[in-house]
Amino acid sequence: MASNDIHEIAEKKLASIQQRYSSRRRRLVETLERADHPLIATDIVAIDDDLPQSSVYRNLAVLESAGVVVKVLTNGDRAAFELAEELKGHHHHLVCVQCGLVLDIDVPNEVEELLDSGLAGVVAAAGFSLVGHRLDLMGRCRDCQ
Amino acid sequence: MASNDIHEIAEKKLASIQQRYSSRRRRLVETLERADHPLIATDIVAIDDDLPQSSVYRNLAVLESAGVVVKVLTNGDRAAFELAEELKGHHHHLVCVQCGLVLDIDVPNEVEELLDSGLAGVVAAAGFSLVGHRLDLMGRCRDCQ
DNA sequence: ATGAGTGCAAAGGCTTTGCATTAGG
DNA sequence: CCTAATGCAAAGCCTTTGCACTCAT
Repeated sequence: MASNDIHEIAEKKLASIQQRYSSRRRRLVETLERADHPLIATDIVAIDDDLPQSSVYRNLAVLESAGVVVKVLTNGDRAAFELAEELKGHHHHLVCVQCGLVLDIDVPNEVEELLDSGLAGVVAAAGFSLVGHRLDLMGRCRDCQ
Repeated sequence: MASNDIHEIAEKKLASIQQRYSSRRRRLVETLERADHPLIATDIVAIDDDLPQSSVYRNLAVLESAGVVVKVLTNGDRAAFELAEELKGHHHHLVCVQCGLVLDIDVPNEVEELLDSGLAGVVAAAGFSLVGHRLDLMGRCRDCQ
């Protein structure tokens, strides 16, 4: 995904909930774009000195409700964020159960297809409407074996 | 899974790391057993008045390192806990993206099998050893549609 | 008796919020 | 100009920890 497109989509998504694509928000998106794995709020503050805590937290919340970023799971208890699928592409996570490292990975198409088709029934039975799925593979990374 | 078995397994797992199956720990396991969905620490404190905060947090940590309970994902940012697969059986979660409700669900065997077989390659390529998988289906619950 | 486990209360750390200031339309 | 957005600092809230007490072996 070209960087231009990302910002264009972000701006559009924000506009749809009457929010501007301000300098801090753009900077936040750029920081997330550069990372190849989800970031927690304190990481972002540490990475970019020009982003005050309050801007990070407040704008992550705004970007999340606009659908520009999404929360993801780590083995820790702090919320981590990454760009939404529409900006970053659909992918899954490989989580190290020991150190908490999270990597982005792609899985075979047949798996993706089966996930969506094979599960519709279960979801409907529970009275839910399916929005998507989140698959995390748990393992031990090279350094933790 | 019979309740007796659960406590027996819990005791054994604790013993394997030189920990006792004390009254608070047993009580914690019983509370998690009764719930049909993962609980966060504050839920447990609210549900069971006889469990002080410090006991809940301290013992959840002990039970987690013993492999009696595991952390799971919700759409919030607080850690939720449930009994480990060995005590509760393998299952997945159906998460409401709006209100955060989490339900336990089973998925078809063919899906389970494909998840484990179809993904080994991707995991190995990343230098990870696969421990398991965690699949969350995201949707909107009956009340939030 | 002796160390593990517990309970209370205080400390700690991440996150949120109030308010005055700045920036964008 | 006028409202949204920002920055700082203070407040909040969940979680962790110190310490004295209790329980089990």
